[in-house]
Amino acid sequence: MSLDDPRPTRRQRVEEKERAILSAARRIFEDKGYEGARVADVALAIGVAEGTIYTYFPTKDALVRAMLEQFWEGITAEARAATVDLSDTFARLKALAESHLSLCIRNWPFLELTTRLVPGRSKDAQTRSLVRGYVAVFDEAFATGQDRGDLRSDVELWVARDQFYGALEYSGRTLMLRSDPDMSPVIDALIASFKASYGVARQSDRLEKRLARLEANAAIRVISPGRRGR
Amino acid sequence: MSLDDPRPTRRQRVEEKERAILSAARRIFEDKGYEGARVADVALAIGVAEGTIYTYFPTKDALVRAMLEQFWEGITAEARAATVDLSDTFARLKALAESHLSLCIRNWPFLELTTRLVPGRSKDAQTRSLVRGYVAVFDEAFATGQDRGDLRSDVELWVARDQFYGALEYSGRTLMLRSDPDMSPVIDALIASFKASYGVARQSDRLEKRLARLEANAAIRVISPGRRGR
DNA sequence: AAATAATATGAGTGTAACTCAATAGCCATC
DNA sequence: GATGGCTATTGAGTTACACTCATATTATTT
Repeated sequence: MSLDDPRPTRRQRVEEKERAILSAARRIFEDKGYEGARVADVALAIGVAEGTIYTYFPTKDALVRAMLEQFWEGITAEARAATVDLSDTFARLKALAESHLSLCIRNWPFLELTTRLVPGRSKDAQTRSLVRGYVAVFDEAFATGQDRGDLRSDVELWVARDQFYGALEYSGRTLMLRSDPDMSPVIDALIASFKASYGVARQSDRLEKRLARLEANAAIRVISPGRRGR
Repeated sequence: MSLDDPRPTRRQRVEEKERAILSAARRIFEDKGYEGARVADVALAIGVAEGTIYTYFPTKDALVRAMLEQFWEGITAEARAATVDLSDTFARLKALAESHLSLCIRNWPFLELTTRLVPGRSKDAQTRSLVRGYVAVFDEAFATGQDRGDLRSDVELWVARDQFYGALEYSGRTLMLRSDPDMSPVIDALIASFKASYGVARQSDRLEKRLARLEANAAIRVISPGRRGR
């Protein structure tokens, strides 16, 4: 068989059908949710028998998992693109927060499917792996910020990460229920928090030192301070 | 029928059975999760027929909802108890954070059931009502802090609330996967964030005042400031 | 005790995930 | 181009559960 044979190979045909299944599943699960979507719907949508789906994915769960893997990969690329050409640490974090919050609002059904796929403590690790690549974008931005000296080094990465994504996801859920989903108060509050508690070289620290020096100096000159204030 | 009739009234018997069902459901759903728990299990556990359950609760969902209502009521009382005898705003928020994080770790299955009960955008409002009383404890603490002047008044309550519970829930999930669930880094980071970005009478303000006093002082005594250091 | 009302029962129904024996399509070899 | 083996597809059948309902049981009133 020549390399530029126009006929698809068996492997290619299989992959083509797998893509078709996943693409149909994506539409249907987004629309109807896990319970509402039936495997038979997916089969019908691409004109194959229900059994065919099961030759590609052993269970409904596996189908959803594969679909979500694709989803998170795409989203990861989006998050990377949002941060890649920004050099300032807090600008990157802000861009990432905006990207994530808008993702939450636009793609809520997929986030819900992701958590629904985790029925218990045991499977948690599996689902984490779904989003591992995605949260790595934050991890990189944060770690880079620490290396540059923009962020405190004594902060545990996972604490900051959970604060970041936890706040955004909750806020996303709230915003979705509103008629005017204005993201800015959320973003501003989060970035301000991060600046204030994780940023280094804080103004207040520098002021504190200068002040302590001055006060020590003043103590020499002032004989009897008495009651200063009231 | 006399008031102290030892025989339970019909109403009492019904309520007693309802409690029995809910209590069995609680054990079983905590243990096996929504999918894993069967309505027949609950019936078996208290020795009634499956149909009996359905005379008390129209659907499996309604049963879980009733169970979760009880759960959140109890938890709300716990959260209130944790904060009631604390007067300092940040001490209250800290106690609440500790209470909530330990709740997440101890009762994860119930939190999961709570979110699982929300299959789509439409039902979100319903689930919010489940936890409305619970989050009101935070709202009260925060609003009181604002009234007292401990917290900035220009902060939107819901933004702070989502930041608070979002961070804690995400961290709870992370901590649960660890062998050493040490809550303190999470709590400390969160409270530090809140102090830094929502607290008023911020350190920089106080520093500003001390500086102004010193400068006023220095201006009187120092004839020729010239080069002070070196 | 009989009549009436409230509860409880469990066999039966519907639905949707999943199975598997039978079938159809593809490709290499003769 | 016929044959045989291999892979992919099919859809009727199985299973598991949530839920229903006609009937039975128990409690209350007359």
